[in-house]
Amino acid sequence: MSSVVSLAEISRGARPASWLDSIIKGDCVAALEALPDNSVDVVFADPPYNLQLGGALTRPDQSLVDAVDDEWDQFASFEAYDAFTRAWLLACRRVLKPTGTLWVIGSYHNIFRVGATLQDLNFWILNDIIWRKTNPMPNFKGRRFQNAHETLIWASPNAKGKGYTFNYDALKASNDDVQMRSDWLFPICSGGERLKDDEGKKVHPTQKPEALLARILMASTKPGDVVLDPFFGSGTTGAVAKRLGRHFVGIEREQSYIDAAAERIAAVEPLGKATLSVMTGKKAEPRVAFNTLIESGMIKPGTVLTDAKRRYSAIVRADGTVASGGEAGSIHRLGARVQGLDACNGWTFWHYEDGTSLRPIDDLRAVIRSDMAKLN
Amino acid sequence: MSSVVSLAEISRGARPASWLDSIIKGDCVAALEALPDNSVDVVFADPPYNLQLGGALTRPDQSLVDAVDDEWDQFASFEAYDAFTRAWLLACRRVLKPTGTLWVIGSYHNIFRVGATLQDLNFWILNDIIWRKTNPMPNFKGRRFQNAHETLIWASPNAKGKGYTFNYDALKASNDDVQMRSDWLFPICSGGERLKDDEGKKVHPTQKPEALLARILMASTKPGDVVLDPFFGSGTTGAVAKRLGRHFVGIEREQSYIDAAAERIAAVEPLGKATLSVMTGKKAEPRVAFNTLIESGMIKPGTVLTDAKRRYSAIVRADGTVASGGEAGSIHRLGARVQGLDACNGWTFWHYEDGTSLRPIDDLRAVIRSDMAKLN
DNA sequence: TGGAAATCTGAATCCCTCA
DNA sequence: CTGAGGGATTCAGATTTCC
Repeated sequence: MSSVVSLAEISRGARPASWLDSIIKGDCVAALEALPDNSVDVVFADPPYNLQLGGALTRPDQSLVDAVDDEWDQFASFEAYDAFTRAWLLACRRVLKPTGTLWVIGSYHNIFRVGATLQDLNFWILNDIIWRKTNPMPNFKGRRFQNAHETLIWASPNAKGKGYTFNYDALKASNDDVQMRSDWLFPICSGGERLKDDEGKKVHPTQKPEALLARILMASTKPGDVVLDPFFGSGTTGAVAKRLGRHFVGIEREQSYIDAAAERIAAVEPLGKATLSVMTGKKAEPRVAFNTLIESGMIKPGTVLTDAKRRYSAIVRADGTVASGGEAGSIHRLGARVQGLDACNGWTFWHYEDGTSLRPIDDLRAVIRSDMAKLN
Repeated sequence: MSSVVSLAEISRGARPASWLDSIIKGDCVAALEALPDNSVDVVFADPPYNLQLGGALTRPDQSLVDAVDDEWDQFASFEAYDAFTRAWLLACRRVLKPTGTLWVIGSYHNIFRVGATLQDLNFWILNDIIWRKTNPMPNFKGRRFQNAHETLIWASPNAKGKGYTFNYDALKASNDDVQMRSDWLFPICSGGERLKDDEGKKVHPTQKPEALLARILMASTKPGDVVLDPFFGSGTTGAVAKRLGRHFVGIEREQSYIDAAAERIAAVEPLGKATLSVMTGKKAEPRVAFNTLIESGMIKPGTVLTDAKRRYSAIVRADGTVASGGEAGSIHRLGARVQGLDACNGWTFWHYEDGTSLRPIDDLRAVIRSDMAKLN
């Protein structure tokens, strides 16, 4: 499934097969230039936080350093790091679909700069997520708190941040039916999962655990989506994407990492289709108009609906609206109106008499939906 | 113990008694100008978060969320916020002893900008600390992860970050003899601790829990140290400092906050040494999600679960839900569904094949729990 | 009066489709 | 592009109300 291609083999607009599920060797920003606009659903980035980067150093803002000019070098390297961050973030945004999202992971050494740059570039932060490590390295000198977490930022590439994929219902169902929080607990990558070379030395210094990537991809992608990792490293993103039925694109400069990642990904067995389907909630169900209940004869015009406590009532009219005390409108509008609220879900608010009991009209919608499902 | 002084009463070099253990009314930067150089051991700052909220937010029951829309949280732009941040940080650094440290708390709305500014100004970050909330506000619309934490940055005012106070051994001893991690678990401030006015309305929209301040001061100050809070608000810093035998200086613009804080602090009884471990108590048994079993590799997607008598079966999906005969959901919902019941404990209902025997998945949860017990 | 049930609330950048 | 409208969406804990 995975292959390594050089930059020369890729030109903008090439058919997807040439770069999908492959590792592109080269510098991150340059390699991204070769990918088409709006071609990626999610970016996961684990950028370096080494501040000794190459490239031009821009002049620092004197107002910021003021009394402290013996730290020039360090300040200058922050500037360089920021320029580097801007460059790869902008390159990622071009290839990212407007409805896509971007993840970045970092530690306190770099994540504040990355987050501020994201905001400067008009990305819209959706969450910051804390990866709590079950087994972090201790602080040996006893001069600080044990650094037991890393921070991820999840952001939309545009200011409003609408329309992105978030598998809320599946996450909630997998989490004992309570919504997933912003603090996640995982072990660091070690043991059999950690890639080692022939001499038993670790292949990559900061290999991320597959469980972390799995939650990220399960949360923010659908099967068949394209996931880009501009700092591919040992290929955790690719391995998890392949296993979960997502496409990947990796960018990496170091040949040794590419070799290890390609071998690793080749050994991954994708999960079957049945295991990959994502649980969805009511939002994904087909829309049923209230009128359908009337047309199907389930509710007859003239029927009186009430709320669960019979405080309010309304009469069903032949045109699919309901009326109460001179007011008329949709089940939602009238439900809101009688309660003096801005909004109301008429399906769960209004009830009908079913022999002895009072039942929400939503039960009737469920019957319609179940009938519709049999037709497919 | 506490008193309110105006700016005019304070001149640089005044003897400590004039401003120690008092609340200075005024703008934070201007007020700081009046304090002597190198006079403060620790700064705790809870600056405006610049939330940038949109329209009104309602809960599913249509009730209105009481948003933080105060005038003091509004900034025209990120640039304006950054300039504000630089100004108060520089003012704090002047009054801070070189061996002192500074704490800032924030959320993803502002903390990245604050962190980057700290670095730009040559502060040295010692740790970032995560305050995990036991009872955060949910995400009502199901469009994001529940925002369940806030971030603190702990920094030294100079590049090397040497000589600061860190009560490592005391923290370790209070933490079951393991070193204190960078993720802390506390409830939000509510109940009797939350200051209310005569009408029962909260005095301040973002009052911080005393337990949080207690850990901060126990970690980074010694008895008799001076703690400065440039955004004093309802005076949590002052109350905790007084209780723990530290001096405080608060700066606050709003008279209503000053009045409430002064009254609050006056009522505080300084503690003897013994009582503090109460504040750092641990929480009960942690919740374990079914997803954790998948993410940890104990249960693989595609695994078939059955009930104890093998009458029902379900397949585990990669999203952490289980599916059976076209139905899918959490282990609890599907367990209820297949039995035709309203509710079901999926942990004890569903079983997996363990070699020759059938064992409840609850056994696996027990293993996870014993691993997690070390973490709180 | 006691226990159960209902209500209230917290630093929140909180919808999506179609005309 | 905007505007209208359907209709989906919450966790823990304290407090108040009800029976």
